[in-house]
Amino acid sequence: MGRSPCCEKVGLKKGPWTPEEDQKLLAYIEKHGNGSWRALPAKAGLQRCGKSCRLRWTNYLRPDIKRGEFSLQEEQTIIQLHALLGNRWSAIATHLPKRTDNEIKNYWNTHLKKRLAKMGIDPCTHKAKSDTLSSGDGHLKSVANLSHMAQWESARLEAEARLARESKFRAASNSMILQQQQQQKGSSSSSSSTVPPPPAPLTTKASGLDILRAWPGANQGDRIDLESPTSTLSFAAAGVGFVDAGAGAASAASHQGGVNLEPERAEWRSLAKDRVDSFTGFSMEAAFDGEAPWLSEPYWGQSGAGFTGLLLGDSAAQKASDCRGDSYANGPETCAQEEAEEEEEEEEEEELEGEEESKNYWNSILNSVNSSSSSNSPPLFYD
DNA sequence: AATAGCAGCAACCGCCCCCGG
DNA sequence: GCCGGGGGCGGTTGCTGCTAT
Repeated sequence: MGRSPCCEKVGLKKGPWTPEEDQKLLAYIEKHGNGSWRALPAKAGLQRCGKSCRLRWTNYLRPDIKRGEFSLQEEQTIIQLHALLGNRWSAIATHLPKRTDNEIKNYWNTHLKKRLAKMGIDPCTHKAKSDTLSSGDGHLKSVANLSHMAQWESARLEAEARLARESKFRAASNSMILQQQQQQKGSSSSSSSTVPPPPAPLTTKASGLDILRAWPGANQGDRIDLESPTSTLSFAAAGVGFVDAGAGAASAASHQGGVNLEPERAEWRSLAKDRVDSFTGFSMEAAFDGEAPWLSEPYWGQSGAGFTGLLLGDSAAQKASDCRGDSYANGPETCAQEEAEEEEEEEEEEELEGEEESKNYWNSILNSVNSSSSSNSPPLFYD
């Protein structure tokens, strides 16, 4: 026998919710809060299954839900997190404030998945479809390493998502306390400022998710060990990463005023050479010794490059890939002719480009997760 | 104008995990 | 340690509105 249904199905209404039902549910939750979903419908006077009520609330009625078009940033985040996490929509949703897992899932299935497929990228593996046909070589080995990293990162993200939820809870508690303090102040003073009180003074310890930037045991000054059971990661509080491609390069340029990072990279490199992650088996040495060249200089500063960049409609890049240079201005026919002439050459290049794009893609994923975790998501670690 | 096909999205279903007894 | 209930999650369905023929 299977599980008993979550509620008596007989006599319960199904299908779209009416405004009246929404009103009832909202009114009840406003008054009593949510939770105890099984008992809620009866108490709220609804002929609905508790599960249905919960779904309606979490996916539609909740006041902190952002509806409507997804921004480019959100799209990018979804694609990149999906590459790391797969169809774990709730985990992805924790990195997209105000979006529900259901909405993200729908958006993926109806828009992003198709767009990826159109571009010849397997939406499951996030690899160019031709990649799956390639035989074992150095590149494949590198991809395998990255997949390993992705798995590890995935596990860690999950843990961090949990922390994020806890942090949210704490933040809520803190702001409630602040509000109370504010009210007390307000009652004792005549101040009628409309400016809301600042958020609770939570200190962000570290916000990066850079698996590459962080390596245990590296004596880098202000390092913070996360002491996570699933992670021995530590972060450079100063924010200088050794392979923080894109974001790191950008921040290095903008925040450090072009400071030469080479000594630190060298230090990292020498440290990494000695290390093989006992947990994942991922070899840093392999990553550095020419097997993962995208970790080296030419690939730095290419955040958003690769498939994701193309996917998100970088029109300049699109034009360039559709038809290069002057021929674009000369009209589609000339363009097509020249394209045909270049076809052979392009085919040869394609393989190499595919490899580079793949590398850039994964680099971009890791970077985006880093940046999104610091900009779009709630802070992950508090004091 | 009618209708078939398609896309988007809200909602349902069933499995799984967590937690308390 | 086991069991059952509650809730969460991901996959799927089906309704609705839009577009093409």
